Amino acid sequence: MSKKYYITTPIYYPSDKLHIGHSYTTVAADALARYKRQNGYDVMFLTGSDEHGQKIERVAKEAGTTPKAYVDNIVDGIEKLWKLLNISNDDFIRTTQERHVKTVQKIFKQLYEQGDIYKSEYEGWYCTPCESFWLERQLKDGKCPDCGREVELTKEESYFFKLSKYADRLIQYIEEHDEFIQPASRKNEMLNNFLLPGLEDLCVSRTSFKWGIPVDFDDKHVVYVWIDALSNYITALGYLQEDDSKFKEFWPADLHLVGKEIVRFHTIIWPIMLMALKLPLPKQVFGHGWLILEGGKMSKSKGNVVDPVKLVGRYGVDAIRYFLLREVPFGSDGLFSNESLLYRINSDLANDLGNLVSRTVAMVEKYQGGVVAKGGERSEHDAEIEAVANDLYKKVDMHMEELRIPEALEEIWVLVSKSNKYIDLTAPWILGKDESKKDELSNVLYHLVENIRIIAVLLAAFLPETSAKILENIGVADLTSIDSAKAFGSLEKTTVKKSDPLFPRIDVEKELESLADETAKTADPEKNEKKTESLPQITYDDFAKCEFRLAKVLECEAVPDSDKLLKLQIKIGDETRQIVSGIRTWYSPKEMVGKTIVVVANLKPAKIRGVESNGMLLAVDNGKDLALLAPDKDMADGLQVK
RNA sequence: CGCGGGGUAGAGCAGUUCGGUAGCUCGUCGGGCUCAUAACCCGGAGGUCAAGGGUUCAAAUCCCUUCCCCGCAACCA
Repeated sequence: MSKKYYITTPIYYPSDKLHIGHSYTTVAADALARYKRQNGYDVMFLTGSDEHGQKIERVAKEAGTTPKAYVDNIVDGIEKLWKLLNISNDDFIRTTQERHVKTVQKIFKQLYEQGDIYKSEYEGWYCTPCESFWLERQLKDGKCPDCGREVELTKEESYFFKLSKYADRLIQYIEEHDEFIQPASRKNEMLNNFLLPGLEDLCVSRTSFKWGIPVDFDDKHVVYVWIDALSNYITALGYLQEDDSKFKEFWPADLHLVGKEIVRFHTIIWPIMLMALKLPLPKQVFGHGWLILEGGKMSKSKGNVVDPVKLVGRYGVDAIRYFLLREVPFGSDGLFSNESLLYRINSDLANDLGNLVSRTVAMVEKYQGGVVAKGGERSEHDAEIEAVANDLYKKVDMHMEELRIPEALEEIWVLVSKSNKYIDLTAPWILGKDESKKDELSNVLYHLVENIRIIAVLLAAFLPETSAKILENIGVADLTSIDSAKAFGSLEKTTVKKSDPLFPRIDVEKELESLADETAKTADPEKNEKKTESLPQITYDDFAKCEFRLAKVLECEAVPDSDKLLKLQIKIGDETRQIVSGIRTWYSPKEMVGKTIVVVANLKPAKIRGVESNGMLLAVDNGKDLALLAPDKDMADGLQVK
């Protein structure tokens, strides 16, 4: 009986095209899945799409189509993207598929019948234009957090899930199973923030929109999207379906790989659902970090979303896979910038790995007619490099067991690096000139080719395409078992064959320029269209009602409990006053001090986040960045702008 | 005092559990080599370890205080 391994990614929400962050999660899961397969596991690797919910209903409407047609289109793009990225998923579940819908209905009904779901009233604040319910604490200044408009207190009949009933059991489980929530810091976060303060029962049905799975015994209601979405991990296996052999084989999951922002759902709601269903809990939920873009988190509103399709088109799948796998450290965030991507490709892939293969193959062809075989006269440098090669698998495996993918790659690169150094130490080009050193040369080249083979075999999980190409280059496309890579010396004899460079070097400067051009091209038209919507004409009198004045920033600090707000003390001539402005994303309190800015001085005072603001500063933003307005020569504060 | 993470060379990070010569990658400067994709190899420069105080023979590491940045707060991978 072979060992089994069930790994999942989150199912993605197809309200828009996927970006590089989704690719990161999926590529990481793919590397783990491939690695387990390579090591003899019977692997089930699941990904999919989470297609219900109000937001989809809304964007589909805006796009003038039905929700199903809308998601079909996006999901098609997702599946293409996974193909492009060489994702080896065994199944792709869509929450609109019958197998899922039917099973979720059964799950919901079962929980209802056993009393874990009950009907009650959901009291909340309703925002009519958004058609959304909000809880008291979700409101921003008593208004809708989405649109900022007034909300009204409403009651809605709803179903609730008794999270509270299982909370103690869950806390105990988490405390007894250290490995359940990884990395450990997230475990503390969950316990301290959510579990220990006490769980409220969860509202698990909605009547305010239709695009969801209907509660089959009460079809006014649709099932709450997280109940719907989380179930995918078992509905895809055939749970409560005719053929549940996969469920029997693979459940419980070995690993749910998720982004850190949804750890909560996977370590609180999901385990409690499973407890209620009397099913075993997944062995581990791993909350990985994010790819942080230069200038902050990636988001559509900032317009800094990175399109993986474009990147793959430009640099190839494995370059992108490598970057993603290598750049985000275990459990914390990684940085993405075009520059760091290009440097990584050049230094690790082109210079170190690609060039190692290239120079080795070239030498074998040049000095030995392309043939290399075991034996020959040992060199004084052999022992050291053989030791590195012999230990490599063990080290890689140790890191992979702990899901430390970047470290596993780093370990492989130690052998790449040592091999490059070995060439320098043994100087084959000198041996090549001396007929009497033939055996020595043959030994050196054998060591190189065998190292490269081990590297390629171990890279198969991470860079499948490159791994295959390298093995082809060194003529050992058949000697690829993981066992053969566990120790130096499996290779007996082979004939190499040079190919084009694996990773051509990139001219970073040129490339950055051309990337910048392209972003400008794609970003601009959209932005301009929106911004040029004009307001109705006004008279000079209208304009004269506004009092714009220059002001100097004396002091500045962040407003507590807010993300974006700064509190500024400004001087307008003789007067000092306080204003609040939402520019913290772009300007730190420190750098604001001393600046001259333009403010609307006669704006009616307002309280923002409870802090009084007597005026408004002028700034311009393009969706990505924001710039303050200021006079282009030195001018005294207090002067009127007209 | 909401919770959590963080501040170490120009950049990105490790080291903090358990105190003992401050390290890695990239960049930069110099040298070597010519098999190789201007690649590879060696060496150098570059640090008040956020700030202040304390404990100690000894603190990046332990304790206290302060400052700053980032994330989360129940539909963002």
